[in-house]
Amino acid sequence: MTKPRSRRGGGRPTIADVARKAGVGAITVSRALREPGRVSEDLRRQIQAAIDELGYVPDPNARALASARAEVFGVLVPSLTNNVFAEVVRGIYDSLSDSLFRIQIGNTHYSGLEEERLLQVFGSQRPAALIVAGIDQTLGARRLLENAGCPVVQVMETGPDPIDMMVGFSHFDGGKTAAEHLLQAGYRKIGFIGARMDPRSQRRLAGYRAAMEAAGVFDARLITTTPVPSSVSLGRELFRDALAKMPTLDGVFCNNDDIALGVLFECHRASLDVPKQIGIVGFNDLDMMQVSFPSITSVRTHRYEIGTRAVAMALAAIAGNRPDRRIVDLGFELMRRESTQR
Amino acid sequence: MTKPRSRRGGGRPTIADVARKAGVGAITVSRALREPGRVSEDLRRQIQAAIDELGYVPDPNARALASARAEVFGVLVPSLTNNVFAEVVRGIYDSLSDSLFRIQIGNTHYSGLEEERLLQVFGSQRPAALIVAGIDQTLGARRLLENAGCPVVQVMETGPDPIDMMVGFSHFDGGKTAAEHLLQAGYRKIGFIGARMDPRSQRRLAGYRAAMEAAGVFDARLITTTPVPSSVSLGRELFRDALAKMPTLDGVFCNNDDIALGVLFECHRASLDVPKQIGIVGFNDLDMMQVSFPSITSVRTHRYEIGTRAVAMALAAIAGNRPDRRIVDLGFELMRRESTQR
DNA sequence: GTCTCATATGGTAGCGCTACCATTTGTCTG
DNA sequence: CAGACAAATGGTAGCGCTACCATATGAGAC
Repeated sequence: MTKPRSRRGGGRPTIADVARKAGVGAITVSRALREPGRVSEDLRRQIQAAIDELGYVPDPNARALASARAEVFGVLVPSLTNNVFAEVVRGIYDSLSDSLFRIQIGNTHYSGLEEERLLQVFGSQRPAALIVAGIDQTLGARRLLENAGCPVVQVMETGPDPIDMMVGFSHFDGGKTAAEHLLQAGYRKIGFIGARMDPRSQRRLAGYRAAMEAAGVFDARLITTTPVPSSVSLGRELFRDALAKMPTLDGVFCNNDDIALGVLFECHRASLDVPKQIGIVGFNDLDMMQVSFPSITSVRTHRYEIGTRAVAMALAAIAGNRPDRRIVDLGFELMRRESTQR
Repeated sequence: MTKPRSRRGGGRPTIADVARKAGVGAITVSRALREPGRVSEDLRRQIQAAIDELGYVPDPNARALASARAEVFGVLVPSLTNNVFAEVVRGIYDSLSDSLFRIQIGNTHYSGLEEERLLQVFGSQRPAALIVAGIDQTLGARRLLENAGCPVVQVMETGPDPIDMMVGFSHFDGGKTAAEHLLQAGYRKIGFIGARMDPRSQRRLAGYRAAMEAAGVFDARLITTTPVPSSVSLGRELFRDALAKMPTLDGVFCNNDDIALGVLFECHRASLDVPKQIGIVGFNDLDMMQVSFPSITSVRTHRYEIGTRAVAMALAAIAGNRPDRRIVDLGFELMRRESTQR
């Protein structure tokens, strides 16, 4: 003789069931769950017993509706398969796994319009915080973020004008450092090879250019780029193009490590000695860079940490104590390896 | 003189505002949004105009609460950075990007307990569908999935006893095919190198073993595995271990492509000729396999398609027409390349 | 012309939870 | 010992939406 359940809910226990069983008011159960400090030890125990017995799990939808705030972190990244963003997202997940917060990821496909659309969708949920990749939001996206009514963290890059908070590093400096390293190692005809060429890649290119110009060796024909998404095989092709255009090339700074690996393989295939004939520098320092033969010099970035720091800053802001440093520059590290050891 | 807004909601327009402006009942607006066919052309236009003017966006939380069903796909994968799962997830996102459904990803970290916990959390939202990686759920997880009250798709693998629906392929057959290929190519002392050794890797190993035993060349010392997470550098180390244990090794079937790449690099470093002295086969066929020097034979799997098919099946089930084939085997394809061309 | 019946629309009553505002009790002050 | 005040608990009224049922309207059957 089970008591008839209301037509909807599907028979799961509600906060009222718990309250009845524990002999308290519903609001006290709610408080025991959210602010245990404000409920006496005794009641807390009783309530917990009732919860365990009934197998009660709070309904996040009802909670969000009543409190006008969902326990959701919205995360917007341009790609799900690019290891770089996957690492950031992993950092976010790991930092949030013990908390009540859920995570909702949006894939912008490197499109500002898509980012705006997703922001609209995410905003309708009243998320607890938003984490977005990059600093080149469209005006519309920027406005949506400013009016989101929750902490916002821009990640991957630092820049002069944060919407709210920022965690990242300077891609310009990264590119500059890479090019300077090649110059110091004695390379002169140093090419830039870049795929996708999203804003961050553009700034790496700008850094490369600044270093090359400072050394008086810049030449526009050294640059080979494409908007096509990056891949190892594309790296190989672009390097062949670059060589065809400029046969005296003696080094390359690659947009990222996939491209660098493609270049390395093509060097093997064409019997070009690395690092003697060609120096190679990658970007991001994926695990494989240190294992390849020869190992590849790369600019190490702190992707996982970007994710964890972004969450830490957002959580602090939610808790009411906004960090005094709104922009966190995590820097990068040039990993010198065999591929530039002439 | 704006009319005072209720203390909560934050001033965003609600369905009631739209209804008032359009001069219809709230329920008609609701219907116009969800079942446009049931509302006359005229009203639909009026309502759309009101929506546009007010900038109304439905509140998914309220919707979920009222309908006891959230427009959310729950997705559980063991890793976010492993390219294999990232591809599946990308397929899921792309298939769902035009729909109203949101996606919530959970990272189980290859732990059954964590999977159960996440299932509990996800279930509390009453998701529209659940997609989970693998077929080795714990008993508790299985029960949760059976009682989720929504379509469930197990992905990555096929097996005899689906909870609901399944999309994947046979890892046993994949491993067997790889080993048979090496045998046919003339290799005899064929090692198995595996990292992480999750259930799918175990089954690839079993397939390898079956092929080796059938050929009468199986030897337990040919197997080198570790529970440590996979990486290119780990591939290199494991290969050195394998060689130390069995110096006459003339081929390796690797758990996955990262390991295979590590093996290749170690061969370069140790001046072992691939494919003459060592044959290499990978698994998954990442882009880089076809570009490496020499290019690496690998078992191509259809990861992106697994994601899209899983969504298609779930959507069909939600719409009421469950596919008659509950188990979809997408197979795999052996990509023969230079690394096994003796 | 009456009687069905499908179509189009609306009203009411929640969904499960929490914000807001009591109310009660106990503790401390002077 | 009265008065003030903090701590602990509860009642009520929604949050924004949709399920359910009712009603109105017009088309078609005979």
